[in-house]
Formats: sequence, C-alpha cells, structure tokens
Amino acid sequence: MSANSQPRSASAESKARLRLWLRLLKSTRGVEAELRERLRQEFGSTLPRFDVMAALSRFDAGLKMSALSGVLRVSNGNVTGIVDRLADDGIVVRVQVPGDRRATLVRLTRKGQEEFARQAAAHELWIDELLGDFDGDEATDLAARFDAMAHREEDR
Amino acid sequence: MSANSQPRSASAESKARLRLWLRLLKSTRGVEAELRERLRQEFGSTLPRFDVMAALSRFDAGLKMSALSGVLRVSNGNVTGIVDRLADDGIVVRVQVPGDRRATLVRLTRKGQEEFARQAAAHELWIDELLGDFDGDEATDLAARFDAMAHREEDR
DNA sequence: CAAAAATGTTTTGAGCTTGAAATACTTTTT
DNA sequence: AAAAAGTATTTCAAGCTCAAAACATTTTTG
Repeated sequence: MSANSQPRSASAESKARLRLWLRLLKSTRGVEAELRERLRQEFGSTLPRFDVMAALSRFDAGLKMSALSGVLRVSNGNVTGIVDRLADDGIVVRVQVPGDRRATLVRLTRKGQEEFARQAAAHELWIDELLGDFDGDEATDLAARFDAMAHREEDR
Repeated sequence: MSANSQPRSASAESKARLRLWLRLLKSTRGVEAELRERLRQEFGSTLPRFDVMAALSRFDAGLKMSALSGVLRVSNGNVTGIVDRLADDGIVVRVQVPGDRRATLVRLTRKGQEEFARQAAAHELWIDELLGDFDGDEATDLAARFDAMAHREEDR
C-alpha cells in the first residue's frame, strides 16, 4: 500500500551501495598500495610505468600517443611524461609515423620487452597472493559481474 | 591423479584472479574518475579533500594530523598539503593540543560542516547511480565479501 | 587554394602522492 | 639533569594526474 514504501527501501539500498563502494575502494587501494610498494622494491618502478608497458606489450607495432592514452584512459599530457621517462631508461622508443609528421608511435624496445616479461610474471604471482581470498570460480563470477558494471559505465 | 594436477588448475585460478583484478581496477577507476569530475564541476573540489572532510566529520573533537593520515591510510606529508589548502579555504582549522606542543588537532569549521553535508548528500546520490547495477542484497553480500578481503590485507 | 576546422602531441600550472630527511618537542634512560 | 630514544609534523625531491592552452600538422571547406 501507500505511495511511500519506496523511499524507505530506496534509502536502504542506497546505503548498501555506499557501503559496497567504501569497501571496494578500501580493498582496491590496499592491493594497489601493495603492488606499488613491490614494484618499487623489486624493480625500482611504478604502477603507471607498468600499465604503459602492459599496454604496449599487446601491440608489437606500437601505439600512437593518443591511442595509448585512450587505452589507459588517462590524459594525453600524463602519458607524455611517463613515456619520456621510460624512453630515458631505454624501455620504449618513439618512432615517427611515415606520412603524418604530427604523430609518433611508441614501442617497447627489446630491453623493454624483457623487463616487462619479468615484471608481469611477478605481478601475476602477487595478484594471485593478494586476491587469494577468492577461489577460481568466485573470481570468475565476480569478474563477469564487474565486467557488466564496467560496460555500463562506458555508456555514460 | 598424478602429482601435477595442481599446476594446471592453480594456473587457471591465477588467471581468473588476474582477470578479476583487472575488472575491479577498471570499475573502481571508472567510478572514481566520475566522482572526481562531478566534485570538480559541482563543488570545485577534489576526492582527497572530500576524503579528509569525511574523516573529520566523524570526529567532532577533531583529529591529530597523524591520526588523520592513519585513518585515510596516506602519508603524513600528503595530509599536510591537503589540510593546508582546506585551511586556506576556511573548511578546517588547526588547533593546538594543550600539553603537547608538537601536535595539532584538525577540525571542520562550521562552514566545513555545512559544505561537507552538501557534498556528502550529492555523493550518496552519485554512488547510488553509479553502482545502480547492484541491487540492495547483492551490494550487501559483496560488501561483506570485500570486507573480509580488506581485513585479510590488514594482517599483512 | 586559402581559410577554417580537425587531429596529434607537448607544455603549463595546480594539486596529489610517496619515502626520506629535517625540525621540534616529549619521554625515557642513565 | 644531560643524553638518548621516541613521537608529531613539515619539508623536500621526484613522479603522477588532470584540464586547458599552445603548437604543429593535416584535412576539409568555402
């Protein structure tokens, strides 16, 4: 009955979502902090650098700066700085795109590929440890669930 | 049987966890990006500022700088900067702790309380919208699940 | 074909973030 | 009570992050 049965349950739902958000944030920040720390300790590197290397590792032909910032969903200027430092370290190279003098292609060097392979192997072990609470089936279910959510986000 | 039935399934489990982690990261980063954008647009503020205000709002008597960085799980120096700017804007005040001239207590001002109330109300609506994929029960279940995980993290 | 619009990247300025060093004060030890 | 150890906070240097502005080049349009 009554037109106002909604408000009460809507509010309870809203509180439940807020609680979920706070837990999600705490969990992912915790894992991220641990990953940062280990990348720093074990490889003298950072998460943003790892993310750039991971993205480039999927494209042997390299990526344009704009494509890279698109894949990573960070700003152009941001990628400029990270790639600068990665290039200084010989992990990536910038290559002119023939026929378009505005664009540059960024590619992992041989050294970059080797370095990424080492880090990615360690990274997978770390994740396995840090998300050890979830067994294979639960992880698979949740991954599908959050994939749906991530997709809904994209349409916004 | 065989001694090597473990490796195969362990690896599949590890892949499932890695996939989960990537989805989790994508989802939470997406929501965070949206929150940042809205805080900027609607309130000319940022997530770190919101986090500090939220923490202080739970302690009428104020928090010491070290307690604040403890609650937020960020470095001391980090909090110094955010509190500096919040103080410049009249959102918080630093108060001397009687009997200990090293410490300072940070408290929301009246203005800070009012500002936080407005932002928190909007924030709750935003989260309700952004996590709209999850109904109340699912949100409650998942919150408990990630709480368990976050607790395991703390023991590390 | 010149002007205008679009595309690709870097620069800039402000704020966030960290770990380590510096500073200031308090408590404990000798 | 001086020395040493511990606690509270800020400063520093380096890197990450964004939005907006600046630049350079290419494509489209009038």
